[in-house]
Amino acid sequence: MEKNLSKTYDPKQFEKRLYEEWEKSGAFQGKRDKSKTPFTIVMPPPNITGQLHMGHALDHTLQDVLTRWKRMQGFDTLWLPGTDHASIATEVKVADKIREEEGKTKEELGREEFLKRAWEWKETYGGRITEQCRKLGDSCDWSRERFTMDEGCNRAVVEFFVRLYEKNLIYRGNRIINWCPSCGTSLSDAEVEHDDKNSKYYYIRYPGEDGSEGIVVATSRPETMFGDVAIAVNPEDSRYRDMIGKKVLLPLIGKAIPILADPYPDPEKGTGAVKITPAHDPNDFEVGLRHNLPQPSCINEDATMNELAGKYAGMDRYECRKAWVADLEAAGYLVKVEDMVIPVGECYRCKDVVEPMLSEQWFVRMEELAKPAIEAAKSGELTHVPERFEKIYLHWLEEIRDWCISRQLWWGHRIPAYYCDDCGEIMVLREAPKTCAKCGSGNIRQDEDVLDTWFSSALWPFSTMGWPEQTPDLEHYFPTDVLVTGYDIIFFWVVRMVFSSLAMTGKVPFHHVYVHGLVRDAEGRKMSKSLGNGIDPLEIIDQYGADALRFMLATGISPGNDLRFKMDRLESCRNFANKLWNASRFVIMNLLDEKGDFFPMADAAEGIEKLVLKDEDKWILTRLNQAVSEITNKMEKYELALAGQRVHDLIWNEYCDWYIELVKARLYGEDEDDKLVARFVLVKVLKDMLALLHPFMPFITEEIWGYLPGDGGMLIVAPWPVYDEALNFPAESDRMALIMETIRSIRNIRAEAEAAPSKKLRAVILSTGDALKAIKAGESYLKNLANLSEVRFIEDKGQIQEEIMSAVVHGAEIFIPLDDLVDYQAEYQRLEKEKTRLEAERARLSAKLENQEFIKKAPEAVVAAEREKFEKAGAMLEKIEERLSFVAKKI
RNA sequence: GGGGCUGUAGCUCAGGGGGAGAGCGCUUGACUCACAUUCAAGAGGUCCAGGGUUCAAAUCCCUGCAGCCCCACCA
Repeated sequence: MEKNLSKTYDPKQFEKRLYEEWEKSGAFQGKRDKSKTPFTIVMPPPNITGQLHMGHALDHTLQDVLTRWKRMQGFDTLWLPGTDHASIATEVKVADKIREEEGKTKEELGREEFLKRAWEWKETYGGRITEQCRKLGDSCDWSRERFTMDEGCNRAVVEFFVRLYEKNLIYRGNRIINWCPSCGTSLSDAEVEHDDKNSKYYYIRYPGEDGSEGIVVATSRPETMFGDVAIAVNPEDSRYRDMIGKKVLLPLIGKAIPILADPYPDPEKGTGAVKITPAHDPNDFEVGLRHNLPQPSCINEDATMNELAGKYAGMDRYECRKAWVADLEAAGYLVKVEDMVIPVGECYRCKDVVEPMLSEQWFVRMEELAKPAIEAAKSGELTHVPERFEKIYLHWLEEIRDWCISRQLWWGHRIPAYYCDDCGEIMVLREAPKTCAKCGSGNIRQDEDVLDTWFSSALWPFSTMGWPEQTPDLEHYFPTDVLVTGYDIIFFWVVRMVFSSLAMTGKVPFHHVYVHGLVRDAEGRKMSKSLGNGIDPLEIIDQYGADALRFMLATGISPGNDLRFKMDRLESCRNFANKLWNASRFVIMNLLDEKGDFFPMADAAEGIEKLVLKDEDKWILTRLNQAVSEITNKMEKYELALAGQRVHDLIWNEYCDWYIELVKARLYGEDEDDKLVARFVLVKVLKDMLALLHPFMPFITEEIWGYLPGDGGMLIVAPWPVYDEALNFPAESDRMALIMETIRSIRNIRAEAEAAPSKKLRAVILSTGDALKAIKAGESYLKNLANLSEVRFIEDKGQIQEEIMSAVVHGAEIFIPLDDLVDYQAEYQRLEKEKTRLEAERARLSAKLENQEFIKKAPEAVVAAEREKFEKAGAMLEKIEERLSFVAKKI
C-alpha cells in the first residue's frame, strides 16, 4: 500500500470500501452494553415506494452526525433502520405497474395475486433504499433492520388494535369520512390537503310546497342536492321565522323537504338558509342527527352519481353539476351565480378532490389518548427543537378529532375484526377465531379492510424493539433519545407515536424531537416529481462524494428552517474536503523518512508537557482546545450546523492557513529534536480535528486516519476530543496573535503599495516592552510569511529616516521603506482614512465611558473591555497623527 | 377564520443586548516546494419601517409593510 494519500482527492476510491469495512466490523451494532449509557435513534422508515431523495439525505445526515458523535463519546449507540410499507402509496404504484405491464386492474388480478406482486415490489425497492443509505454513510445497525409489515410489527399492530378496542378506544361507526374516489378508499383528516380553488356559489330557489316563493339557498356543490333532506335556518333569523315548519320542493325533482330551525346556519353567510345533505357534509350530518333525518347518498364511491340523481345517474359528479345547473337555469330556479374562492380538500397522494361521504369505518377515539400526549410536552418530558414546534404539536392534539383508521385497500395490515355471518357478532381478536363466540357458527369472515399506514408507524419506536414482549432491547434502548424528522410529518407521525407509546408502554417514545425543514431547489421551490426539479442525492454523491453532500446539508441548515440546495455551496464543501486531503498529505509527507517509515514520534501518552513547545505549537493547541469546547457545546444544543462550521474554520483558517505555514520552516530546518516536536503537534492536532469532523464527514476522515501513525480504524478507536487544561496557553497564544496581526499588516502595506509579492522588503518595527519581546521572538515568522529580507527593531522614532509606509498594531508600529515605490499622496489619504475611523471609534467609546449610567449598571468586565479599547484607540491615533505630519512634509 | 416563519453584503444565508459574519460572486496580485478544488490583499451593509423596554437594541416587546408556510367541517 502507498504510504501517503493519493495526489488528488477522489472519494470514489474509498467510500464504498470503507463502508463495507465498517459494516463488517460490527461497530454500528448496538451492543446492549449495560455499563454504558445508551443513545438511541429510530430511523423514520423511508417508504418502499421509491428512491431516497434529498429530504432523506438531510434527515439521515443529521441522525448520523448525532449517532457517530455519541458513539465517539462512549455511548452505547443504536440507530435502528427500517422501511415502511406505505400502504396507499405503494398500492397505487403497484397497481400502476400491473396496469402498464399486464393491462389488468388490481380487481382483475385479485387480492392474493396482487399482494404477491406488492411483496415482490417490496423486495426490489426496499433493498434499493437500504443500499442508498449505505452510500450516504448511515452508521445504522443493519442487524436490527425492520419493516412495518414484518412478523414482529404485525404482531404489535394487532396487539395495539385489540388493546385499544378492549378499552373502548377503537370503535366502528357510520360517519362522514373523507373519500378519495381515485384511490377508492377513506382517508384520515391528516391525509387531506386543503387548497384554495376558484369556484362558484350557486343561488338556487327551492319553491314552496304551497306554491309560494319558497327559499333561496347558496351552495358550491349543487350536485349533492339529490341527497337533500331539509333546509335549515337559524331560529334567530327574522327573514325566515315564518317559514319554519313549512315545506319546500327540491326544484325539478319535486320532492318535499321541511324547513327546520337549527343553530347551525349563520345568518351572515350566503342567504342564511342552508340545504341539509347529511350523507355528504359533516355539518349537515350533525344537523341530520339532531333532527332525526334520513341520510340518503347520491354519489357513488367512484364519484359518479347514483340512481337518486335520476337522469343524471352514472354521470361524473362534475359533469352532473354542469348539466344540473344548466337545467335549473333553463327552468328558472337558478337565481344567480357568484365567483368564489373555496378551499377544496384533496387526497395527499393522488390530489383528486376528496368527497365527504357517509361510510362505515373504524375509528380511534382520540380525546382520552391525546391528554397524556399533551401533558408530556407541557411537563417537559418531551421537548421540541426548536421549541416553536411544540406549539404546532399541541395545537394539533388539542383540536384533534377521531382518527379514521380503516382503508379500503389490500396492501397493509388487515383489520383484526371478524364478523359472524349468521348472528352478526363482531369479534376483535389476536387470532382468527374458528367459530363465532356468540352463536357458535363457523361462518366467520375477517374484515376486508386494512389499516391506515400510520397506524403501524405510530408503534415504530417500540414495535421495532420487540414490543409487546419486554425484550432486552426494549429494556435497554427504550425510550429512545431523539427523533429526527421534518416538520411536514409532525401530525402524521410524531403526534401518533407519542400517544400510542404513552398508551401502550406508559413512556414517551423519545425525549427530544429534532425538527428540520425541507430541502428546496435553488429557486426555493419544493422539490417534486411533477416539477421535475428534484436533485438525486446519489448523482451528487457520485460527482462530489458523500462527505461533501453531508457537510453541505449539515452545515447549510438552521434549526427548523428550509434549505436551498445550491450547487456552489456543494462545491465549496467538496473544496473543503480537498483542502483537508491535501493538508493531510502534507503532514504525512513530513512524517515519513526516505524508506517510507514513520519517523520516531513523541508519544502523547508520554506527556506532552515534556516536549519543548514553540509559541505556534502552543497557539494551535490552545485554539484546538477552544474549538473542542465550543463544538461540543453546539452539538449538545443540537446546533449541528454551527458545530460543523466551527470545525471547518479550525481546519482551514487556523490549521492550514496559519499553523502549517508557521511550522514549515522548522520542518525544513536542521534542528532534529525540534522537528519531532513539530511533527508531533502537527499530527496531534490533525487527529483531533479529524475526530471533530468525523460525524460530518466520516469517509474522508477515516481514510486519512488510516495513513496516520497509530493502530485501529477511526470508527473504532477515535474518541471525541475533550478540553485539556494542560494544553491551554493563553499568554503564548496572545503573542502569536500579535505576530499574525503584524504579518497581516505588512502584507497589507505591500498590497497597498503594489509591491511585487516576490520583492523582499525591509521592515522597521518600533516597539517596547512585552510587545517588542513577542515580536522579536517571532522574527523568523515575519521574514517567512511576510517575505522580508531584514527586520530592524527600534525603540525610538528618532531612528527612522526614510521609511514611509506604516501600520499600527497593538503595541507596535511598523515602517517599511519602499524606496520610490510609494505615492505619498495616497499614503496620506490612507492615513487620513484610518485616522477618521479611529477618531469615530474613540468618540463613541468616550461617550459611553462618560455615561455614569453605563459605568454604574453595565457589568464590570464590559466596562473594563470598553476602557481598554478606548485606550488602545487613543494610542494608535497618536501614532497615526505623527505619521501624518511626517508624510505631509514629504508632499 | 386561527397559528407560525422570514426580512442582515450583489446572491444564498448564519449569528444575535455591549456598533456586523460565512460561502459564492466581484476587484487586485501570485502556478510560493500539500492544495489554482489554491494563496494573499481588498471593495461592499441605516442588520425592512416606526414606536417601546434598557446605561446600551441589528438583537427583546408592540405596530406596520413585504414574502412564505401550516391549520380550519369548505352551506
